[in-house]
Amino acid sequence: MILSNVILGMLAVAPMTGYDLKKRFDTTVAHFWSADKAQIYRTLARLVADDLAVVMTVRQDGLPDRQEHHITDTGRTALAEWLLSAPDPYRERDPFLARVFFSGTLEPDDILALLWARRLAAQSMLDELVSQLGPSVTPVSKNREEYMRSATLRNGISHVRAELEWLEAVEEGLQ
Amino acid sequence: MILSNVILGMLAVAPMTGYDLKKRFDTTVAHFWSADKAQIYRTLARLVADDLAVVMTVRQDGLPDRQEHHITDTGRTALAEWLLSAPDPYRERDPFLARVFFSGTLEPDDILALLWARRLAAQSMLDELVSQLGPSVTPVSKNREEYMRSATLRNGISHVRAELEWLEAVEEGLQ
DNA sequence: TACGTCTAGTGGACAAGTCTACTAGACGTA
DNA sequence: TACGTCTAGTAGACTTGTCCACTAGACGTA
Repeated sequence: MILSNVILGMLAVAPMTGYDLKKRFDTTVAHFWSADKAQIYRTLARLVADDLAVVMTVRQDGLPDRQEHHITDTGRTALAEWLLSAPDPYRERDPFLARVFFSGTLEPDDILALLWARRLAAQSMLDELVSQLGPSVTPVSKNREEYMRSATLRNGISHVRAELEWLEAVEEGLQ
Repeated sequence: MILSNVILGMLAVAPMTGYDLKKRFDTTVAHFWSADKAQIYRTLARLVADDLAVVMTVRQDGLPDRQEHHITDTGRTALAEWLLSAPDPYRERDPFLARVFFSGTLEPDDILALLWARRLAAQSMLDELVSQLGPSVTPVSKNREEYMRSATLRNGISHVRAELEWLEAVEEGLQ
């Protein structure tokens, strides 16, 4: 499962609660993965059952206890194995393309509206990715970990730009 | 559900059996959607239960009976509603980016191997998409339906090209 | 003749992902 | 004072998607 590996990857950086993880999924890794709360907690339970993580309950005053999940040595091994394992198949599922595929029977105006809505979504996604990347001039390979993390953002940006260019070409062809 | 709408879209072109649909999912629409056999048959059953399709059993000699599924008027209405409904959120789940995000702790050679494997996959995907599109010089808007269908292929091609360019840039940055 | 493939479909288990509702104290604001 | 939000987590139903096994006749090939 990919989710459990992503969680292991986060725990490898710092011990976290399910709550902490959920926040990461909604922010720093949102551009390539998402996860429901219930799913996160279930997966954490399985990591513990498989000895890939251990829980430490931390008392806090004024706040609920934290169930801190720490990665184990077995966990780190599993993470490294995943990173080096055979690549996942190059497959995509794109609900938008599904609509486009069958949109040929619609009125031309409706097709344009479909494309226009997509353009808006893509543009706002682009803005968000760019702002997440920050103004940093492609941080040099001084810090390799940060370089790879920001590479995933640049990947998203490249794809959104490709989408916008494609939209323009399709619209033009429709005229 | 998107799958049921994709199936409706196919049935709108011609009546089909689950078997026929499975072949389409493995070929013409494979670049944006896929579906398991069991899933297709289950979904067909639900379309019939919801009066979006009806079954006609066609005897054949020498071959098993065909359970031909025909779209109903209600089905056509549902399909059109879906095509015009609010756009799906722009979200992506990318297992490869998940690896890249956590790959910063690997040895440089292992990172390059990860990127290289991706490049191979992307390149062969590109070849496949290009050959599927055929040599046709972007068919004019004489046939709008065909234009929209081929647009989805061109979308895939744009994205794969963006991926290849990104890979080059990341590799270069790693040197 | 035996095996493999194509046609067409059924059945069941299971994994992954989504959604909604609930507890409960601390804190902030209208 | 009442409501909303943040913190942290639990519980359960449900939908989607994947995998594997099985039936069964027709046809082709080694």
